[in-house]
Amino acid sequence: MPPRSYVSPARSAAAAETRERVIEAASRTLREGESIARFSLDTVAKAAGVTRLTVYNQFGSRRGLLEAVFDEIARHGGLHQLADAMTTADPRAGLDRMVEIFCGFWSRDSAVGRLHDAMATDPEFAEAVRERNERRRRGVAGLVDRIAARQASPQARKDAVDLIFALTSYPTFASLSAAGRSRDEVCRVVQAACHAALANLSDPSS
Amino acid sequence: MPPRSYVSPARSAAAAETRERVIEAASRTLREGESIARFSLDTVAKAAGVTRLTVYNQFGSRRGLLEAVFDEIARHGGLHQLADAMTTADPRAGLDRMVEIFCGFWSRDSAVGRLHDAMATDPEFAEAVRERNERRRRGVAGLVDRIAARQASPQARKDAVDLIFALTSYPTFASLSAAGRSRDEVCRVVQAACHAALANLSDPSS
DNA sequence: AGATTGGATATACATTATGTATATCTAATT
DNA sequence: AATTAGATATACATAATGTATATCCAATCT
Repeated sequence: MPPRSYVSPARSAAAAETRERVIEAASRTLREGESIARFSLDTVAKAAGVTRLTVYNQFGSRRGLLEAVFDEIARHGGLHQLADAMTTADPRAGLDRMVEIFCGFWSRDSAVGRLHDAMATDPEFAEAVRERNERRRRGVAGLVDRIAARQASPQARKDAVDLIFALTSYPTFASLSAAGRSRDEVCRVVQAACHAALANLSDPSS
Repeated sequence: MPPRSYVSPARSAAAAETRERVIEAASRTLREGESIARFSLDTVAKAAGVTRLTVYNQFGSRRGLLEAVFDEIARHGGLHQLADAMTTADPRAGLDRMVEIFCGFWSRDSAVGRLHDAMATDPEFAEAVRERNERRRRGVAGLVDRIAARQASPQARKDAVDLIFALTSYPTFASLSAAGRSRDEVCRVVQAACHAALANLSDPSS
């Protein structure tokens, strides 16, 4: 007797809905909690009105849930605008725009900060986030290449790319924010630092 | 019958020695472990050849142990050279020296990276580390003030201080290191970025 | 020398998390 | 009406932090 499996529109729709509800509850818990330490699947399940086992059914593990939350935030975080920034005629303007987009991304949902905290305790989750960040690095590299053309050594270009990558990272954003700046003020400071990094590119005086 | 308490040189010396041994075992465990997730008091106690309860006797809690390890690393990390850097005649040279000192500090013992990871799960430990970092911020502020004198607005100076503070932080060092740089190469990149931040100070063109 | 004390140990227990296993329930499909 | 997917209920294994209590031993005090 072969198992007669089937796909059910209603079932999978309902499952997708509970999935959404769990993700929503998880990001809310991350947002409202003081620390990632308090983030337990028990709390999330209760907040979502489901059982802890349902969370495991949907996401497999704590890590799976965190990745799903990260992807959900990324989906609604305005990162789709990056394509525009990358193809801007003036690559310097494109970089400014990129900084703006990422400042918006890091500040939009405070759960991203907690997700970065989760990287500390879960190496595989950290790796997953790092892979997603590589997109940013490639974006920076593309713009720097367009800006620098061949008027700078490969090493100088790599320095600029890695420095700008660090400047547009979440830790830098968090550090500048903690010093009492609004999103726009942080954006301005980071943009200026990126300009300086590009200036050093053509004039590596020191 | 009043309790006749006493102080014992031999006893406290032995206690101090076990304390040292536990701290050593803890930093070794942090250094060798892949992630802070694996760092348990059980492991440390075994590595030190004592009982887990002894760790609690000496440090009170996991957090207490982590703070003790951090302070121990700071003591042997070369930060005492900061006083020299601060009082260097040329404040720009002093800042270069400061960057050098911190690159040395962040790279000397890989346990510091794990300790920064621990900040994510223990808010009070994070606060303790942040307080210790404030010394770095004050150092930067002092040097920037000497460099800028009154040729720049307070806001521009604050921007420079906060940016240099972020540039000399552990996350920035780790990011640039992960891109495949030696300690000295990271140092060079960070120094150049700091120079640029100072240049923006007197010429806030963008 | 004998009583006492500080530090380490032994053992036990409470609590909280993650993750797995098994059986059951219910509503959607065949 | 039988079956199936997704959710639940219950139970269990494991590991970690932290607390409580009693004991042991060597260093001190009288």
